[in-house]
Amino acid sequence: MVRTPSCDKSGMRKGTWTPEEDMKLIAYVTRYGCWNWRQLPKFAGLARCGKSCRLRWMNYLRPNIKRGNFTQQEEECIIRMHKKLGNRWSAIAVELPGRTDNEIKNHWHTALKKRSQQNTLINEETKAIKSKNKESVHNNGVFVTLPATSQISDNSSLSPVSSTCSEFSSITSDLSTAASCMENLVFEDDDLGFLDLYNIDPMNGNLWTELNLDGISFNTPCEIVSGDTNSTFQSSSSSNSNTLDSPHQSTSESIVVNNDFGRFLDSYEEATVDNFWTQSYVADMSHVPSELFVPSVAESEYFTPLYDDLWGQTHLYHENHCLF
DNA sequence: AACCGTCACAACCGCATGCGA
DNA sequence: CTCGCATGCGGTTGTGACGGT
Repeated sequence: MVRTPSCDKSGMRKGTWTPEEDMKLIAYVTRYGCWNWRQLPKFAGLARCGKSCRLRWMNYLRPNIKRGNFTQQEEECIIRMHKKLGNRWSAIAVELPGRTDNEIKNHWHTALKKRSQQNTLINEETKAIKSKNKESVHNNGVFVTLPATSQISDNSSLSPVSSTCSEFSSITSDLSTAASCMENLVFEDDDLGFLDLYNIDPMNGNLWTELNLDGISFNTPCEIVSGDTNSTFQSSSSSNSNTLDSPHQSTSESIVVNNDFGRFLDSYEEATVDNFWTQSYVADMSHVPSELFVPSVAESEYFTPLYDDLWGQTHLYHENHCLF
């Protein structure tokens, strides 16, 4: 199911991500943010290209990613949106919080494409049958009004396709019903939703167990102080017994986050094995200009909340570098 | 047991787009 | 306006799992 790791000419790893690589990426991004994807792997200690890191984070490791089977409602939404938008997977993904465009795209090609085609065929047949019935009824001098959502209940003699597609009846009967149904759907989009993935699940395993967090080089912690709607997180070298210096330790790294972001990291903390978040991952940041790091409180005026992203949280940008 | 075809999906690749210099 | 860089997007590929023969 996954690719065998390999190396290309430049020494960059390709293929399947290992748990250790995942751990490094998670640890780095959750602490330092994605300030520059191209430079990130170098400082995170990853022998990957930035593009690969970004893809891995966006499609797999990012919080709030919803894993597992698509629900019928999600599938109906995808079909409906694809009919409306075409192959604009990222636009479709907006309608399905927690699902990535890649995941939707894959699911479309493996499962929904056929259904949609069959669905189209059924609709065409239904229309043809309706018009045929109307014509027939009209010829006999009797008028029957078919409800808008009427289905052909017994079409076994009409089409080998439709006769085997009872599972799509909710789709074929009335797409607008499905549409309104989706509009009323309430997706869990709070910042703790991703814990469904990360928490221990005997059936699906535990990411944090799989990540093999043992043996990580740790450094000073990234301490999070949560407020009501503001969270301050800062390097707290003085509050910990660790003696190694953080790359950011020399400056007071604290920023005020104008959202609930702290809760997100709290959630990670709850989900980790011992000492993961109380002992931060050491990445080589010696070549990163200090202005790209999480700034001090004094620098916080440089930050401008730009937009709310899929997490429903305001991210902070320092110049054009996304810190979170 | 071995082979083969199909499926699912993570990951790669190339192009498009946005933005700053 | 042009160029270069970073990122986003969609198409495609590669690989393991799995079921059938």
